Amino acid sequence: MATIYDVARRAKVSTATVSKVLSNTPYVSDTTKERVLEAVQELSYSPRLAARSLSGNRTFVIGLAIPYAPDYLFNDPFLLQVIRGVEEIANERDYNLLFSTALRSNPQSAYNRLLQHGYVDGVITLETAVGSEPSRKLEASGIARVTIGYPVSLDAAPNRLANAIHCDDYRGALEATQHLLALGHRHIGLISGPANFMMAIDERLRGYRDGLQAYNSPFQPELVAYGDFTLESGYSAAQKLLPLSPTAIFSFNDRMAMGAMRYAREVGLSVPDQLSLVGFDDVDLAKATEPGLTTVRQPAVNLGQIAAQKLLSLIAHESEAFDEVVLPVELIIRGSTRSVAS
Amino acid sequence: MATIYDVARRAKVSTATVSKVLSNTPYVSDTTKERVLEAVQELSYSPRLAARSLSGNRTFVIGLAIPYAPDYLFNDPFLLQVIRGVEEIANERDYNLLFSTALRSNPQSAYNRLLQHGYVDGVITLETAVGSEPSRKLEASGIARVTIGYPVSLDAAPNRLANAIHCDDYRGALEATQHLLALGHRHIGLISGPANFMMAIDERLRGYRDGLQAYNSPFQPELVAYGDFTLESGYSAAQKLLPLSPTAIFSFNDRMAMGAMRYAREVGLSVPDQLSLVGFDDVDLAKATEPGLTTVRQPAVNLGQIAAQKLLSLIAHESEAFDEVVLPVELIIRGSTRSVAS
DNA sequence: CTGAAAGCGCTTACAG
DNA sequence: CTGAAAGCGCTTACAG
Repeated sequence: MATIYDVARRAKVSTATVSKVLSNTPYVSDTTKERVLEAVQELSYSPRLAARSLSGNRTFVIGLAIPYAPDYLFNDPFLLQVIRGVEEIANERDYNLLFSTALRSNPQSAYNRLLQHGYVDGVITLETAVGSEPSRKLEASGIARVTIGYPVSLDAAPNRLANAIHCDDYRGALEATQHLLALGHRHIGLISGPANFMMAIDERLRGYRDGLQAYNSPFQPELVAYGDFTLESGYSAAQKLLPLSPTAIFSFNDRMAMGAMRYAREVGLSVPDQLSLVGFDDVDLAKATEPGLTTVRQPAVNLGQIAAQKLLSLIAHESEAFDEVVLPVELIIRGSTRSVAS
Repeated sequence: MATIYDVARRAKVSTATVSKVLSNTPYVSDTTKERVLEAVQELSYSPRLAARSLSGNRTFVIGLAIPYAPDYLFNDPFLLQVIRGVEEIANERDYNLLFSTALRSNPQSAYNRLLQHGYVDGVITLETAVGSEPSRKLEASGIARVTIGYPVSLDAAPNRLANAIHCDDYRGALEATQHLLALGHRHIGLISGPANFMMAIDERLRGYRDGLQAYNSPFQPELVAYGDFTLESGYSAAQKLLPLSPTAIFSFNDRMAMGAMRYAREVGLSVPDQLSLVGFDDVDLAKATEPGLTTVRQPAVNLGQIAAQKLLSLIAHESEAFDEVVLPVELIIRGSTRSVAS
């Protein structure tokens, strides 16, 4: 593989000049520029990024730190669409994505491995469990960072800007709940995500409660079941909830809603005639079930795209740090909800 | 961030010694080793990979070159499970994955971008379209490489070993076809992938034809429709095939089979009573449809794992280049197939 | 067993 | 506008 020396020799200039031409520095005469570019062509030269990186320049790599184990990640359609958005932007801008998932036993390992490399221009992180502080090291490293999730207050740096991007979980849950209430439902079961896991879950819970309150409908803790976002956990949650005879169930993601739908069907409950069902995310399959799933659409791809765009402009110093960006959600009404049987 | 000089100073040794300790070279006295390790701890030092890379050592990064655009990739459950397998192994061995997808207009871009970096210990590629030679540059670079797919004969290096890993597509298609034939079906529609796209498709076609032949059932070209592996294309293919009154359809992946199932249902054909359906892959959802989908299971995760393992041992010079590894497939019989209505 | 020195391939002040 | 030289942080013969 050709090096910058080969190019310099061929173009009869110094390596410094080659470097300048390649980085588009002004003040290089057109004729030498031309000669250099020609040599670059002929040798099909491209600079080794490791060398660039070492001498303090960009690496054209952004890290993606994912505090989940691969088997979890690759079965979560929502997260995958977020990552797709990131990859789309990276791809367009000729950046590569350095992927770092976590060991099952240690969510933080995703961050640590990435940092060790010291080889990325910036990092996109997914928010980790409430209360943990994965980014302390990251913060200390001073590397550009954007989080997909909610701002976390860091003891170490209470005033720093979080660069956080997330959807309007509160409003999504509020609207979903009010949709059911407007249909006359008063016994609304809830399938939540793990307690104390992520801010998004807390926000959705808040939306659910505020929705009930707006209709003067009491919050009933026994109507809340906790899943882990898998279809199976939605199935189990439905097993717990249905004996309490809710007329509707609101689930914090679509997969769990589908699990609940399956269980309902197995015990002979018709959706939506005897049970209304609302999900969250609007994954691809939500419109493929029978009936289609009413759900709160999150702009997943867009979330990833915006995170990547923000990160790239932070890296390029084209924009300033920010605290948070909130993306709107949208209630998508399909066949799985209907007014309560009278 | 601490450098090797900081560590050397603190441990009162040379940087050479630090380097040796860190790379586990023998012939370092236990006491200095201990002192160095201590300093490493105290400074929480980790070597910058860019520097390592430059001085000719490992980068602990493997490249994953995917000749598809992100929107395609992230909607293909089979490919995602393959990648999951790769990531699992990488993760375990403390390797990172450098992701490179293609621009829509140019599948090769995935390879080129990766190569430019010159920053990976090895590359895993997905087989590209039959006839194209994406790996010429890669081959020239001499970098370790494993392909998920079939060996492609390279004009440039006709005798090189391909390091290719794939499933036994021929046998899978053969068994699927014979399963239908054994159930009495004689009009078996086929939903293929794009023609001249990948060896796997050719092999499955061969399996289908040989299956028919074994039952003295003629191959009828008009019963073959071509899709692009999306559910929608399976739906369209069924639109074309059903007017020809096949009693069964064999689809080259599960998503297209599900599309066909949807169309069949829309036109009032019951599966499996009036139409038997067989897929390929056994994605997660194949068991979730109603009825469950009979399909040819490919060990997707395993495919990725083995590719990663092979690559890592090639990198470590623990094993030799190979031509191909073929993984067995398994016919999974569920509710979507039944003997032909008499 | 340990260390001085060269080298990996770039970029960036700095001088001209 | 151009180039000589130092430096980025490591590793690896080589000498001791």
